[in-house]
Amino acid sequence: MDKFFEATTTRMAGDERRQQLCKIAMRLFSERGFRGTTTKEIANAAGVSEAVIFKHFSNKDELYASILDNKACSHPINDPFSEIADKIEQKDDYGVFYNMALNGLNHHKEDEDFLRLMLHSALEGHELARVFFENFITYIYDYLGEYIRRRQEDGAFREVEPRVVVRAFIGMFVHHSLNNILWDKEQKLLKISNEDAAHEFATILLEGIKK
Amino acid sequence: MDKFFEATTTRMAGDERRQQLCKIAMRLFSERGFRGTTTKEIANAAGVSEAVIFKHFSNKDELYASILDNKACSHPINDPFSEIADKIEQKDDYGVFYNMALNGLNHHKEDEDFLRLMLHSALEGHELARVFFENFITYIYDYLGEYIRRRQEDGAFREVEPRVVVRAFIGMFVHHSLNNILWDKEQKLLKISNEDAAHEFATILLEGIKK
DNA sequence: ACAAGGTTAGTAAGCACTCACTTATTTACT
DNA sequence: AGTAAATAAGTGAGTGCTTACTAACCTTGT
Repeated sequence: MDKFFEATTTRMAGDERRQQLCKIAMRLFSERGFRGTTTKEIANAAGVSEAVIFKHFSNKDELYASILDNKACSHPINDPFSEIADKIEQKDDYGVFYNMALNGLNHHKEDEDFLRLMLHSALEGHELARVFFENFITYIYDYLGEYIRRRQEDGAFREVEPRVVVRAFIGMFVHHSLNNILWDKEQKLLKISNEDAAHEFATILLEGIKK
Repeated sequence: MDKFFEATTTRMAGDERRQQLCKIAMRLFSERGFRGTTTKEIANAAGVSEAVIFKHFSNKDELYASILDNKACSHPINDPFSEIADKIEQKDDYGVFYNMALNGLNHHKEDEDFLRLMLHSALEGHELARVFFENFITYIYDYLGEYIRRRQEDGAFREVEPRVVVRAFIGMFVHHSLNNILWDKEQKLLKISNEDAAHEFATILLEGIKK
């Protein structure tokens, strides 16, 4: 399939090639890590010579860093709450937690490479993971934590530190995704649809914190 | 601190050196991954020349593999249920789940390197993670899943697929550990003792599945 | 004395990266 | 429209450095 490009179009527009290299690099980095992936492998997968990489990126680090930029354009890292704004407004607790889990699970499934890359990045202590964490995770804790606090005020939930609840809930579905991606790809331990998983996780959590 | 060995004891017994190299290799592999760690770095950290490594291990892969063997001897990967056998017998649900979470969290904290190594290994698709998964994780799902099923029969828990409950619960505390180790080392998002975390997680889960 | 523990000085292969060069596509001019 | 100059895309053959790993030799405790 990579040969397709090679055979039919020997030449590609600059931006197109740049994006292709980013995408391929993300996949390979996510599989073998930054240091475990060679520039030659990336070039081969793209069906070009190694030198092309260095025409587009001044070095391997820059290629790594530009994955996030490329990512931010092609699949914007969405605000996960914009999709459930109405549920939040209506204080539909089940709707909020169910959809949050389902969106997360679906997103992880579609974007397995990105999730793996973030893990590699976090383990290697690369900036990529730090940026993602500060822009995204912090926001989720603030926002969902605040929702839980308000519902406690309403008397709907019992008194627990909201952030512990957020941690517990995110833990359920993130860990479920990690299991499916890392350790149990064939889902021998537990085979369940994202919808069913989201339902069970949301139910356990809500029963667990209701007054 | 590594210089200590170098300065005071120029020579070490074979087994001692072997174990030292395993320990250092585990730490470095856990920080930078297998391919990201050089044999020279390991040798330097141990205060010996690189050649010593190859006196003890025929190659880098064998050093990697022998970490698990070494691990199994020094800190046996305990049966996590032997410590809570009495709680299980007495059907002390809170005791079972609280202690399970607490043991897990404490273990992760003590053995951060090992956890990181398992993640690296899983991401790189190395056998190390597969062996660990099949020996340990499968057992936990079987055992804890069976406990939940029995308590459902007793009428103590509502009817949910037991393995989903195991997934949700393990998710809470494993994800909490991963947060503390990978993304939020300074615990800016959530600072909580292992005891308090175990208590909250166990409570949320039990309230979430009780009849 | 001598074996176990350690070293020094390599080797071949692999790495990120460069350079001089060729080939394809636009652009500009008649 | 036809063509030549300018520019953009891609290549092959390197560079110097690092890597895992080896072989021949030294050193120390008993």
